[in-house]
Amino acid sequence: MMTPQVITPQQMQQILQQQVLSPQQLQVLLQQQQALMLQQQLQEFYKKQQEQLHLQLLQQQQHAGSKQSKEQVSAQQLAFQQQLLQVQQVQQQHLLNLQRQGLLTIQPGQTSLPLHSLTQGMIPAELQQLWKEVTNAHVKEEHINSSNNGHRGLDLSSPAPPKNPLLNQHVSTNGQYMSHKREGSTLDEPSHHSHPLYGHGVCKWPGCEAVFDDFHSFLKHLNNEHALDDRSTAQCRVQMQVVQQLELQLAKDKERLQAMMTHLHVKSTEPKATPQPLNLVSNVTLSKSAPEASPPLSLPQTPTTPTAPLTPLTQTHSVITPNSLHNMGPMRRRYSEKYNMPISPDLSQNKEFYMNADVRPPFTYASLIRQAILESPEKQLTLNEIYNWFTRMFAYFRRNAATWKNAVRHNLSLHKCFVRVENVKGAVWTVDEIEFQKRRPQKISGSPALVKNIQTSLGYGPTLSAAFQASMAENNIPLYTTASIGSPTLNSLANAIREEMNGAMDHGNSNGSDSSPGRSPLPAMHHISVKEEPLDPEDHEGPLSLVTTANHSPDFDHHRDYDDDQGHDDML
DNA sequence: GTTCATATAAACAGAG
DNA sequence: ACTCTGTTTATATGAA
Repeated sequence: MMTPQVITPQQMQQILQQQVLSPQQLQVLLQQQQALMLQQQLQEFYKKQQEQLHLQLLQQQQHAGSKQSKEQVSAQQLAFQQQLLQVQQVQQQHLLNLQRQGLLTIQPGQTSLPLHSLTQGMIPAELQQLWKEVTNAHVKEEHINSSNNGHRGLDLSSPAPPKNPLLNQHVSTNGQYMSHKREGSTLDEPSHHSHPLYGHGVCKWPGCEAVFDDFHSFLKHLNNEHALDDRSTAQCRVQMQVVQQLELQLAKDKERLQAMMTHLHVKSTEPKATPQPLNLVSNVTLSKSAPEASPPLSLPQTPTTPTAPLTPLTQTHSVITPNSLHNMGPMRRRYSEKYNMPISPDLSQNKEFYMNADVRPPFTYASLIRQAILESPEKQLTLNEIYNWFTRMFAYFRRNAATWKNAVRHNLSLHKCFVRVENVKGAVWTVDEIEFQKRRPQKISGSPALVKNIQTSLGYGPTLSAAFQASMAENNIPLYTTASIGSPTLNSLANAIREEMNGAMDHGNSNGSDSSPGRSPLPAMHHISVKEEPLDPEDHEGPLSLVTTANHSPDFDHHRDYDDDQGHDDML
């Protein structure tokens, strides 16, 4: 099969200027070129992506048999497919828009093309050849009624079947190739009643849209209305620009995708400097260690993206680069109580992440304190032990000690759910589960609006998003990767979707974790929280793990804890 | 606009 | 005198 060739803009110019082709030919050529380029680019693009994906897949599979990595791969695949789709959509839209625009804005007189210079040029052999190649490519083309060159053979070849469904879709939506076959045609030549500029009984000339009952009327119309004149030529030029624009756009998107892939690849192969938060309830990766997983606790649930609490769409920062924005004060952050969900699954799954990443956990102080206490063997901790738990479990709390410690004390005193008990060796704090449960009437469910917004902003349609969600759900893909994946858009989308999913399952799994063992088994109703805030003000993700990593041993010494914490209580 | 829950800051007091 | 612990008040913010 012949490979379609795309002629360069220069060639096109030449053709135009030399007037080597009839107007009809030009028109057809243009359309074909446009479609060809798109298709070629897409094919190429798709192929490349596929190859790279495959490569990545292989590499990752080698590295990790872990479920996590597989999920990552799936997520990446999805992301890339999204990207592909997006590119295609952009192309389509762009094309349409520009066509319209070009038609409307470009007046014959405005064109800079030296029309007058178009003399009846001779037909250079190469051009003829070129023309032949181009037309042969795929387009099933009708004999162009042009009398000039009896190129009847143009349409001989049948369109090369697009290998990629996506491409197919694209092409068909463009309406360039798939012109509906009119019933009337008895000839086996597909070319007979199809024309790149004719589809659905409508003239596809940019901005025309004239309707015809039969193909011949259309041809007549084409010859009359879209003959070679200033206007048509200008439109041709516009079309060329359209194509160029699309190329540009494609190049940009390619670049972006490339960057994404590069980024991901690097991360994926890296050891795991910064564990990413997982939060699908299903996979309990970190639960290995005994203690923390033990008591099914409930903390305010998080949206799932522990790392980067969802941010209001408008300012989605990937968790990683937040600081710059608000560097001022201490952490004036506050996660609203929406995180009223069992955090323990989340926490246990993302334990490592929180231990190493300087990210504020999306839980309230009260929830964290409760978690700390319930994790202890005796369900009671001294203030200092609570402090230690904070510093041990969260890199975030290795800074600004005065601030958060004050908050902890404040919370202990303020909430009735925390009960101080005098002990032989001093006072310890315990949790009154009943009280704790009492104080959480708030509930929030996923925010469809959020998702919607995101989709809109991304230009994804509902369908796509639905599909995306479906696949995510199906694959149980953790997209939160905020920390590692670069694309904010994807992240936000993913986050939103995840949130939504959480919302859906919300009550379903809500407790599981909460009925805390020791105390009062209350039916805990947790709620889903929705978004979170960016990071902290002063966080520089720089120093991820100061001390902690050292004691990552699965079994924590619950009492022993860290005394050294003071060490890191840094400045302030 | 009000209420509620939370975060943060800070003053204060008692104990060691 | 100092630090830790604990309580309380005030203010800000966000969500319901």
